[in-house]
Amino acid sequence: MKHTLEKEERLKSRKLIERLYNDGNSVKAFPLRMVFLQTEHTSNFPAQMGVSVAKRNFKLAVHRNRIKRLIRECYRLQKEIVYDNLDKPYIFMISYIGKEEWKYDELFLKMEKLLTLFINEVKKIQDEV
RNA sequence: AUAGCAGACUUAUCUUAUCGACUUGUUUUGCAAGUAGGAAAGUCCGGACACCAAAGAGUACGCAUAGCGGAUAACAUCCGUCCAACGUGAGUUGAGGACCAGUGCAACAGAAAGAAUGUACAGUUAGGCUGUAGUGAAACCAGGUAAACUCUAUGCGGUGCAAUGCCAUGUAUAUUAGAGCUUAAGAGUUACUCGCUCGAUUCUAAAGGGUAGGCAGAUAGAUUCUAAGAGUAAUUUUAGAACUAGAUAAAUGAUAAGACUAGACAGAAUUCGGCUUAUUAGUCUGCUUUUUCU
Repeated sequence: MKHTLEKEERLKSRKLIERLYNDGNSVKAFPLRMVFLQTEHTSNFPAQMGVSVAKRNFKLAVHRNRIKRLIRECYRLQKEIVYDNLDKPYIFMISYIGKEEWKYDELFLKMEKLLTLFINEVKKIQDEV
């Protein structure tokens, strides 16, 4: 699998984002938090993702940009965890809830944990249904 | 040489490898090219541009600016110059229009700083008036103060690209236009005057509203550099040359290794000229003080 992250794979629609925050469930692996929702979206990929960093925790735009780039990079290199295990289309948003910047290696491991948690959660919900 | 003053300029880590993002071009899932700032920041001034008769006209109020002259699209910016204060000096700073329009205010001293008339002495006919002394920067037809009200001169409508225009999708009446009927007093804006706008119901016609879906606006411009001319200068005229970040839940990156003087402040969002603030490493020019030598 190619580790790309194109426009189609990113969450763009304001309407979908609004629905996501209203109806979505969430999983946590500090300093990351994911809100997800099973729904149709605008592309053929298994999932669309977005990234957010609160202005409250990082006042400077430079720091927010840096963290968003790190998160995107971690997701890009591990997205097969998600893509290989989903039957239905999902959208999700990954937020950074820490107050300080983490190193890349540590963040990479946390991302792996977060994505695994997400997959387990999805399977659990499907089993219940 | 030392201490200092003023001004100008450069830089804003680099190289290689792997994996990616956005735009454009090829053309096909590849390839090529380009891809943050000097402050992109604060949003403090001034414009361009767009829309809004609830936008206009006059008065009042309010706000801003304030020696003089000039530059500019414009400015609270910039240049020149006078004056004042500070500094040995180079220079720095300036809330530097007007108290013969009115009102107010004034430490200490002093009887009193203006609805006052004291004390002592002298002059004069008593009352009273006049003069002198004493305090103070200033003692009555006087002066100071406008970072006091005020006056003068000049300028000022509002909202900001989520402006605005077009297309698509699409549901139901909250929209618009015209006509008929009833009412003509009232309401709205900016304090007032003028102006302007506004009702309920019926019928007819049209396509609005919402969804922030797409395209345009939106990246070449009061641009930068060089030369010559004008000007003390800011700046300007002419000629030549150069320059494409353009995203929109928002690209311009991540990791590894190496190098050096060991990398600061910090991320475009319609756009331009300034100001202010943050900050890395350095270079150059002019000048001043003190000391030494010729």
